[in-house]
Formats: sequence, C-alpha cells, structure tokens
Amino acid sequence: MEQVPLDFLGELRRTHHCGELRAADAGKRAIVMGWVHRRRDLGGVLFLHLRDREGVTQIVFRADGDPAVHAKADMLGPEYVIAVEGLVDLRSKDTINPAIPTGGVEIVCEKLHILNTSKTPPFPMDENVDVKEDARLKYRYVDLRRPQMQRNIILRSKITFEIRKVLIDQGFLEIETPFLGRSTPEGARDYLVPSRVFPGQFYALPQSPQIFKQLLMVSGFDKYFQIARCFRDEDLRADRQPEFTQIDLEMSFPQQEQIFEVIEPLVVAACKVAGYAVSAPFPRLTYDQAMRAYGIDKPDLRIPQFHCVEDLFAGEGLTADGMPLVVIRIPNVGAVSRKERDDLKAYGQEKGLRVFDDMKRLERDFPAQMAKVRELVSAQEDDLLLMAGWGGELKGQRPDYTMLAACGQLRLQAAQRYADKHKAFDAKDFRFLWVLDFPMFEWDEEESRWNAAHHPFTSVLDTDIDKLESDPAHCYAKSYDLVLNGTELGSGSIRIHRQDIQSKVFAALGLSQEEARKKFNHLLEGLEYGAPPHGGIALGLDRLVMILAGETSIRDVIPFPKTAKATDVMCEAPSEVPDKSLRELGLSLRKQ
RNA sequence: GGGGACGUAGCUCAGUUGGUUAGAGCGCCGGCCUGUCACGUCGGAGGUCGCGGGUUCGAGCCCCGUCGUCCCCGCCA
Repeated sequence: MEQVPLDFLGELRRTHHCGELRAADAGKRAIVMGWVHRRRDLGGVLFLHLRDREGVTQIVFRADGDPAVHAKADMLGPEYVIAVEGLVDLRSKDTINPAIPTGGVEIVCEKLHILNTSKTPPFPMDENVDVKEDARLKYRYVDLRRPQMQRNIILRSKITFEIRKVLIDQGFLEIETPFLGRSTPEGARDYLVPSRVFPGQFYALPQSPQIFKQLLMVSGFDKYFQIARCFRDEDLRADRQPEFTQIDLEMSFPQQEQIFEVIEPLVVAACKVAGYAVSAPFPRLTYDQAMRAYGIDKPDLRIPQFHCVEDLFAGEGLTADGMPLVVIRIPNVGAVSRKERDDLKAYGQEKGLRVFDDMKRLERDFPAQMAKVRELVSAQEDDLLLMAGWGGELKGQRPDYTMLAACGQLRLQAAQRYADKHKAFDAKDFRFLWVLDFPMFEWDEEESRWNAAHHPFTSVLDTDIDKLESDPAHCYAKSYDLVLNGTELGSGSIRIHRQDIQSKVFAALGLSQEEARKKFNHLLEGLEYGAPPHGGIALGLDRLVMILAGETSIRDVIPFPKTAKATDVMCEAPSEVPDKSLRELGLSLRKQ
C-alpha cells in the first residue's frame, strides 16, 4: 500500500449525515463523513458513494476541479474513512439515481480529508452475498457494518427504547439487580465466578433476576422492570445463547389479567416500531386446551389445530381406552405419494403413534364417522389428513399428554415438510397467543419425584390447592407463556407469597422445610416480612427482535454472539489465564 | 452426550470414474476511460484443497483420526 497522507479531524464538524440531503438542499455547503462504499473512476470524473449509518450520498470529483483534490481521491480505497466538504448540487434529470433517497443530489467535492485507511474488507459489504458465519463472526466489527446487521441492531435499539417508554408510562421503575450472586441448585447450569477474597468459593451469574425481583416486591417498589442480561451454561441453539436478554418485570397486587394488560400494549408497540400492526388482546388457551388442539404448549397458530375424535369411534379399538384419537389437517398439500405417507407413518411410529395412513380404508369401514371427521376439520380437496392414536404402552404420569405431544410433533413435521405448498409459515404473519394454567409439576423419571414445571414459587390455581398432595399430576399453576408463531417468547406466573402455601408446594416436591431453607433461604425469609401478592413475567428480547427482524437466529440480532460451542471467535474467549491469576483465586487445574 | 450437513483463492462456489499445470464469478492490484451509480474495458497477482495419518504408480476426490462452523435431539426449574 502506498503511503496515504492522513488528515486530522481537528475542528471539522459534520453538517449532514449521508442519508439526509435532498433536492431542496441544493446550493448549500455540506460536510459529510463516512466510509468509502464504492468508487467509480471514469478517468476524468470520479464518483464515490459515501456511507454512514443513515445512508449513502454520492460525491463527485469533476475533471475541472482542483487537481490536488483529484489526486487525493485517486488514493482512496474501499472502506477508507473520509470527510468531504463541498457544494450540494442538483443532478441533471438523466443522472438521478432513484435507488437511493439522496439520489437527486450529489456533493461536488472541494476539500477531501482522509481520516483513515482500511485494509480490504474480508467480505463484501453487499447484502446479496451470504457470507458464512465463521468469517462474519471473526470480523464481526466489519459484519456489523453490513446492511442486515445495521438494520437489526438499530431495530433492536428502537424496540428496547419503546419498551422502556411503555413500561415507564405505566408506572414501572427500572431497577438493576446483581450479576454476581449465589449459585442456585435448581435449573440450568450456572456460570461460576471464583471469589478471590474467599478462595474455594464462587459467585454465580444470574440465570434470571427471579429472586431479586420478588424481593423488590417485598421492598414495596410495586412495579419493577429491567432489560436484564441472563446467563445459562447449557448447549446452544439458533434461538439460544449462553448470555441473552430478558425484558423482566414484576408487579405487586396483580391479577394474571393485569400482567397481560401490561405486556400486550408493550408487544403491540414493539411490532409497530418494526412496521407491523398487531391487535390485542391476544387469544388465550389453557395448557390443556393447547395440548388437546395442538399437542404442544407453544402452538404455531398459522397451522390449523388437530381434533380429538375418539368419541366418534367409541368401541372400535382404534386407540387405547381413554386415550385421544387425533385428526391432523395440513391445508393445500395436494397429492401425497405412497412413500410420503409411509415416511410420515414411520415418523409417527418413532414417537409411539399408530398412524392410520390409509384414509380410503377408513372411509370404507367407517363412512358415517369419516363424514363427520371431514366436517369437523373442514377438510378441503387438497388437504392432507392424518389420523393417529397411541400405538404402544401407556407411559408416565400423564400418558394422554405424552400421546398428544407425539401428535403435535407429527403435525409440525407434516406442516414443515409441505411448507412450500401451503405457504402458511408467513414470517410476517404474527400470531400471538397466551397459554395459561400450566401443570404445577413434571414427573422426573430418573429421580422418581415431582419437579416444579415453572419454578417452586409459582402459585397453584386456587381450586387445586387441596390436590397438592393427593393428586399432583392434576394440579395446575397460575402460570402463563406468551407464544408467537411457535416460539416461546416469555413466561411468567403469579408467585406464592404465603408461607403456608409455599410449605405445601415444597411438601409436594418432596422437599423438607430444612432443605428448602438451605436452597432458597433469602427468598423464604423475605416472604416472611410482609410479602405482598405479586407476579410477573420475563420476555426474551432477542427472540422478539429476531422474529420482528425476520431472522431465524438470535445471533443476527446480537452484536457479538457466541458460536454453537459457546466460544467468541473474534476475541478468542474462553481462554487460559496466567498461573498468577489462578493462584490469586486459590485455584489449580486438574490434569485431564 | 447423540444424529446430520459442511470445510477448495479475501468472499461465494464448481471440480466428472482417483490421472498430468486445481477453475469460475465477485473482490484486490496495474493500465485506459469526462456522468457513473453492482460503471465499462484490457492486463495481473492470489491456493498448506481445515489439519494429521493411511491406501495407491498417482488423492481435492477413497479410508481412519482430529479440529472448526451450522442445524436438530438430549439439556435449557
């Protein structure tokens, strides 16, 4: 690279950004600064597109201009950082560029300041090249300059701001809670931080601010929120990062309905920022309804529900006694080959289902029932119909849910397989949904005991309190998930604020008072000092922005994300540390 | 922990049955060009085929191992 003389910024001030100038500005003097986006050197005349966050403006170096300036412009390379002083000039009619908002004007360069050079970028700035993710992440600061990431990160900022506005307007206080806390035994693996002052002891990074926000309710702050970073040391997915951001909130004296009344306008506002109109209130389904209609607790409403039709076929032995018989309809699939039906049947069988793929035979054997089935699911000519019942032994504490879940997977599998045909997965069709009244407990096969499905501080439905010990399998909780297009956006609950009910729940979990104290002492003590009824919710900000940005990975809405192995390929973290650091912490490494 | 896909020039990719000197487009460098806007045009440079081992007369291609990236299951109260 030849030596390029660099200029100081000095007192030079920007007058306009690169997306700003219009025909009405013609004749003004302007100073713009940014990156050399593209260079078109026609010999005598040279054009630049200068780019900043706001857009692109054309700079022209004319043949009759200052030869020294022209010579300097000859030295410019891609992504050089420059400042340009000149006169805003109207473009002649035949040279207007309708593709960019500033296309009616250009700046005739009088003074060129080269503020910095740049190596040739490792990949193009254009959006139309799908660069592989390793390269993007290694040079993330360059990748973030590209239009896709600029759009996404800016959208994220706007959404975050809007959320703050909505919550502050509703009387919420933004309060921070610690990153360095106590390791909790339940839930995901903690990220641990060794203590220097107490060798052998560790802080844990929060998996969520759950306990702190409940304590803030005990403290009388009434309405709390936080855009909170959370950490979980579990394996990653396209929608899961080891550190992620929650919109976390908690209210005192709420009904479940009040939480919805806070969240719905918040989500509607976020959608509006992204340019989408969504109307509230959102539909609601209980967990039980969701399972019986979709076989999943986060149904994608863009695909039709299935129907339980065991009543129509009573006594025909199509499914185990008392178990559902499900009809799945996928619209607009058209003709389905024998092999395709076999594939779906095999998929169902893997999940324990007996799939009745031969619909013609069912029509022949059960004409009256099948007519009713068609009517019930509003089957059209081109629709794919599948019927399934349980094909194996009854397993678990809630075999009906196990079977419905398998049908739910079959429904999704079929929908995904024919997604191109039915075109139901429109990324801009936002179907929000509340799912309510989750089961209180989940059976842990390995440990042979009940676990809290949400967390152990979740209230049980008032009507189920007496069943806590006698019938935990049928206890439902005052908990709720916000679901969008098959993605769980957030979940929350009305918490337990009374010691007597908390004891019953611990008992149902097989936890003695002493054990409970050991695990959650500060919360339990806090609840004894005048805890108001309270409840809240946490929404995944990354997932919300991801969907609104039309992305399929949250990495594309996080500036500096981790890879699937939880590494940062840009700064090469995690890394080894000097022995001195380990000694200070009282740590030594075990040979593998 | 398990399953799958991928790894060739700076980027995106092609590379036939294992065969001689590994290609293309974009980008980059140099020349020419006074209205381009994904400028055009002529020329040029650029390769540890992820890494290690094996089979073979011969490996980008086959085999074994390993590393990395992505997707899914488990996991994520």
